[in-house]
Amino acid sequence: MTQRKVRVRFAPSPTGALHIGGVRTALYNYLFAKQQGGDLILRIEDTDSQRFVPGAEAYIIEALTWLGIKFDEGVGFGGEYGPYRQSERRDIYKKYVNQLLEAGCAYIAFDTPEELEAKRKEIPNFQYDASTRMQMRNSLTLSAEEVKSLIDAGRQYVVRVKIEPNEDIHVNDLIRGEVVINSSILDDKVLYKSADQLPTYHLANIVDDHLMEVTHVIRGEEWLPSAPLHVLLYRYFGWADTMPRFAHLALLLKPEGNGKLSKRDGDRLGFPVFPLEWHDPKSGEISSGYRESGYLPEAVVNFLALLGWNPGNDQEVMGMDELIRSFDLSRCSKSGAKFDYEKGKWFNHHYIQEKPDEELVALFRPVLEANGVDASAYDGDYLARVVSLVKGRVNFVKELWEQAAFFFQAPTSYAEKDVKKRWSEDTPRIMTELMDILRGIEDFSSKPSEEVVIGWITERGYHMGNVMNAFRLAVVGQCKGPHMFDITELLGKEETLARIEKAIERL
RNA sequence: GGCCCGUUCGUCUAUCGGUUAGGACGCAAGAUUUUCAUUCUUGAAAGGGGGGUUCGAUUCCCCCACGGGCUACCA
Repeated sequence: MTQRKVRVRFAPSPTGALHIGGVRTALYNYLFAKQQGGDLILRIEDTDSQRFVPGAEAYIIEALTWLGIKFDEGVGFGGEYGPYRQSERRDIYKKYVNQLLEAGCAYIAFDTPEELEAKRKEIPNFQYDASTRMQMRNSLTLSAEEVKSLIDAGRQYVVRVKIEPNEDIHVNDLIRGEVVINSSILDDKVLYKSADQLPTYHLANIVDDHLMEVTHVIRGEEWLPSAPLHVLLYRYFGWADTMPRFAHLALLLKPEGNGKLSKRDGDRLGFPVFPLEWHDPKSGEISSGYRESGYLPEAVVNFLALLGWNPGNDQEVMGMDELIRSFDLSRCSKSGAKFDYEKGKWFNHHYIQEKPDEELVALFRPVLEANGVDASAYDGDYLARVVSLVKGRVNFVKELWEQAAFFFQAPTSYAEKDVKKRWSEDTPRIMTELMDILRGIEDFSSKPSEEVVIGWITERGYHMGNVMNAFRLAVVGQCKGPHMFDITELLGKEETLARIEKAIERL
C-alpha cells in the first residue's frame, strides 16, 4: 500500500460555476499530488441529471487552468482509467451494484418518494435503517417472487445499502485523526436511483476511486459524516486493503455573520466567489469572477492556500512551486476559515509589484482600450514606464487606469478642493514664468529638469509647495500622483506646456 | 431534535506543558515627501466559561456554551 503511486482526484459536480471553496479543494489536491510525485485526476460527477448545467464542465477546466492547477488525467486530459465522466460509466456501476446485491450487502426497495415522505411526517426522526427496514417494502420483506413480479411489472425501485447496526466504524483522517461513528446512526443510503438509473455519489465515488486507483481522498468537511458509509462500502466490496486515506478539509465561512461562504455573500459584500465570471444559462444571471476583477492567478492561489493551511513558519508569500514543496495535510486547520477578502486584495497588490512591467503592460493595454484609449498608439516602453510609476498605488490591474489616466488624456476638469488650496491670484503669473523656464530646458528628463525648476523656485524665493502643487494641478488635474518630473518627462515638453497654458486659461 | 467536527488578537494563523503568547491582513500614530499613494518605524489588539490532571496549563482530560457540517432516489 505504501509503495502505490499517489493518485488523487478533484471530482466536482457540474451544477454551476466552481465555488472558491471548491477551487481551494482542487488546489490542495494538486499541491499534495505534485509534492508526492503523484497524479491529479479530474473526474466529473454528473450523476444528478436534474441539476446538470451545460457549460459548467468547461468552466471548471478553464478556471483551474487559469490558476495553474494542472491535471495529469481526466475529462479533457486523457488517461488510462476513463471514462472520467460518471454519466458515461453506467454499465460499470450496474455491475458493482449487482455484486453488492448478490453479496447481501444491499437490497432492493420499492418505497416511493411519497411514501417515504409520509413516513417521515408520521414518525419524527424516521430513518431507513436496521430498525425500520423490515416494515418497509423491499426485497427483505417481500418474497423473491413478489420482487420479481414487481420489477417485471415495471415498478421503480432503488438499491439501498444494508448497514449492520451496533458497530463502531473508525475513519482515520489525515487532518482530524481518528473519528469513530457507530453504524446504528447511519441509514440505509440509496446507492442506485430509480429515476435516472444512475448511482448516487456514495456508490459512484467508491467504485471510481477504487477503479482509478485513487490513494488519497482530499475533500470538504461536508463529507465527513458519510465517510463511515464509504469505509463500509470498501469493506463490502472487498477493497478494504486498498482503501484510500481520507482528509476532510474545514470549510470556508462567511466573512461576517454565520454560515459557510455562499454566492450571495459575494454579491452582498462586493467580492467574487467564483474564479471566472459566470453566466448562468438558466437564470441569465452574471456573477463576477476573480479573473475579470483584475486578480492575478498567483495571488488567488497564494491567498487560497493560506486559508486553512500554513507552512509552520512566518512565510506567507509563496509561489506555486514553493507551495508544492511545503504543503502538508497535517498542517491544515481543523476549524473553518472566515473568508478574508481584504487579505486577498493585499496579495494581489503584492503580486502586481512583483510582476515585470512588460507583463503588466500586456494586461494594461485592454484596460486602456476599455477606457477609450487607442493602446496601439503607444509603444511598450512608454507604457512600461507609466506602469512602473503608478503600480505601487493599485490593488488591481484595472485601477491602473484611475492612477494613470492623465498620461493619456489632458485634464478636462480640476479638483475643486485642490484649486481652492493651491491656485491663488498670482499663480497664473508664476505659472507663466514657469513655462518660460521649462521652455529653456534642453534635457527634459526628470532629474535635470527638476534641478532647473527647483533652482528657479529657490532663486525667486517662491513657496515650494504652492508652486509645485499648482504645477501638478495644471498637468494632472489634481494634487496627487507620482513624482512631478517623472510625469513631465514622459509627457514631454510640448504637452506639459500646453497643459499649463490651458490651466491658466481655465482657472 | 439526533450525530459528527471544531473553539488563540476584528480576520488568517504560530505555539507540539514552562514564551514579555510570535507573524500577516486590517486599524492607529510617526518618519520620508513638492501632492496623493507606496515604503519604513512604532502602537493598540487574543487563549469562550467551569471543573480537573500537574510544581506549572493556551497546550492533556471532562462538562457546558458557542460556531460549523450532516441528517434527500443532491453532490
